[in-house]
Amino acid sequence: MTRALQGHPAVRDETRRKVEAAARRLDYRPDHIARALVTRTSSTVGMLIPSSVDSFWGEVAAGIEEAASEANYSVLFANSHSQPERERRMIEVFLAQRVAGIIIAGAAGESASWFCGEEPDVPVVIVNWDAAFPARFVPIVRTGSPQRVLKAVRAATETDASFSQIVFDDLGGAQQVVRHLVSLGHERIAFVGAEPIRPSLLRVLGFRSALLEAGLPLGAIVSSPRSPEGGFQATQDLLTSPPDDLPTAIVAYDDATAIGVIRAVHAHGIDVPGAMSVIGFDDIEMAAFSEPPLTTIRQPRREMGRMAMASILSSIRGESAQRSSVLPGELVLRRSTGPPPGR
Amino acid sequence: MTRALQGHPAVRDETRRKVEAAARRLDYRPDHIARALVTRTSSTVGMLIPSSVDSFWGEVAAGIEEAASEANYSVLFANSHSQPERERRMIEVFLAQRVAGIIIAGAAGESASWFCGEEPDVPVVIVNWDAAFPARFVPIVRTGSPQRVLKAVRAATETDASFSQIVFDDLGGAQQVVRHLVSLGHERIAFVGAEPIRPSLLRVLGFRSALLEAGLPLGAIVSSPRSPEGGFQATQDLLTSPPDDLPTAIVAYDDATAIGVIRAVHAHGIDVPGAMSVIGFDDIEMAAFSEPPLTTIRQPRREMGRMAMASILSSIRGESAQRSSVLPGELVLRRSTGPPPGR
DNA sequence: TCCGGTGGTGTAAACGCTTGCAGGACGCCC
DNA sequence: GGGCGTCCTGCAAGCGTTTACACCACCGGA
Repeated sequence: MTRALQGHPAVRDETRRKVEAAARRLDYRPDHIARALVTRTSSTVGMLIPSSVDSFWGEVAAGIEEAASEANYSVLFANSHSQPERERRMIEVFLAQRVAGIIIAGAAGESASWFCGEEPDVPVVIVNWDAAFPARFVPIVRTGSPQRVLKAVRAATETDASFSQIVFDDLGGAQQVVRHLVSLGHERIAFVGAEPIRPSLLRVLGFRSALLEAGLPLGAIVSSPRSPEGGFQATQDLLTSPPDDLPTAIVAYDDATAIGVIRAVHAHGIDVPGAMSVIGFDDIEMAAFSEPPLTTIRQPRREMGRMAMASILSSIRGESAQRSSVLPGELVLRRSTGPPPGR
Repeated sequence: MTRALQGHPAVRDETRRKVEAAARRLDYRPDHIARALVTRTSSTVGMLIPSSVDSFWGEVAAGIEEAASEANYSVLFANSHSQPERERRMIEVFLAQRVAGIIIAGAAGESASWFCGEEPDVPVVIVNWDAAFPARFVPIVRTGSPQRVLKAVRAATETDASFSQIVFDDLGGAQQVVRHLVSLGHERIAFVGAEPIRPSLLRVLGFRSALLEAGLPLGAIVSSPRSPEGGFQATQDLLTSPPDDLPTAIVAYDDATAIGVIRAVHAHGIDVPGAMSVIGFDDIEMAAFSEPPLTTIRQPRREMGRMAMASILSSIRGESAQRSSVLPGELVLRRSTGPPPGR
């Protein structure tokens, strides 16, 4: 009987119709739970994001949910708050729920095996690996040979065969940003918001390499938490340099930091972008509404979510999907960048 | 054997320990699916929000997830995009997943029976009912007797016995807002962003009643979509009034609209708050970062999420929970409001 | 006429758990 | 020492599906 409802080929039309009529009459709803029990896999995926309050992750989540919904999958959701222990715990819960796959966004765990012990029995995909590094990494990234640093960062977030990664091209994004500033004529460029997490290290690295490529000296690299307050404080410090050493442009780790940077620059009576260009990263919602609106690099957030879900689905179907995608950003020109003063 | 792991009272400690050891050795993970099949209820709730990209709903979701996680519940998540049909479809999916309860945030459906046919077999709670009304409601709200309007709005989103509601006190919030402006000395106050949805109608009503209470004439009430663009356009129109009729303060439907309002006011060369006060609603993240930072009414978003989950849990436990909570907002004073010019 | 094949339908086992019940071990009282 | 109550443990049914397989009717070819 139940065959009739699933569109099994070997069921006469007449029978199917009768069954369907009866089903409707009793308003029968097939039980996903029972089905999952016998098929030993559910049509549910687990989604872990750092914080649903953050519209960045909210949009990644929206991409995941869209793609899942189109494929008739449901998504279980939890916030990790970027805490590796919480990540592990929620993954445990997902596994007990017999999810068909797990998407870890903004992964804070240190390595593949961190998440699921040895070999996870479901496909796992990571969207933007934000793993923390020991703080001693920051100075190394500032001074070490780029090749060595890159190798270290990559190695530390290496994915084993059972994992996929959908990550943003932090390194390339930072290069785009610097090239944009260089093309405007800037020669003294600082970086604000270095932190010992993977994307920050890669952005610093991209910053350095693009400067090198342009034949410009390495500007200041200031560490700070990634928040408006962090950017504000760090920039206050930066602006105490003697006037001749002051940069004419500041690359912020992300848009939130950039907003703090602009506030601090304004607080010193310096015009943006007249006397100081500021550029962000991510293109969060607020970027378009800051004063002045922020030039930034847009991450294809929704697309990243969709790709993550697509990767899960193809793993489920047994196609061994592309292990790792690095998505390029897009420079969004707004009004926080311009030529340096005196050009 | 399985009793040992659940902490059944009638199990000797020694036995329990042996069982636990064995469980650990085989890394046994109890299967939620099988358990759900036999107990006929899962430890999963369905959560429907309009959009996870919106940090407002993101925070409601965070509150729900927190409370769920503390109670060892998982949450299935979907975006409704404020489309009633999608709401209904996702609820259907949740029901097939045998969720223990459903939380509908920003409900767009028209009535209780919209969601689940007659009698849902699981507890349902609504967080902020944003149901749309026929457009003809807007003029009625502007001119009808307040009591009659209020009754109509309430009746239209009445909850039947099987539903709970956790809603923000839109009416009271609007009154607070107006009282604040009146206390600053404003006498000509306009409202921008009226729309035929429940919270907007209630805010307009609160606006009117507080004006009445203060013995002030009813200011302009301008309709517009709730977005910066909507607020911008509507305010452009508003500012074409003859100078004597211009308001000295504008109450926006929400913060997003308020940001557009400020932009338009600035575009007319009018200072905020020097020559025009602007006040928003909701206290979204951007409110603190607008220029000038926005005075607004904060909704206790996270708390609303937690309460929704708590309501589900108490329904599950059979305690017939409080049917409906109306949560008050909190006035957040920032720098977009001040005394009217000439005071 | 009989037999093999085919297309449709009924049946039962299994998925991993919960739970009620039978029953074993043991100590205590009479 | 036997009966009985008290603890604890083992057993088996059943939750609502899927799926493999048995089976039946029917048709066409030998």
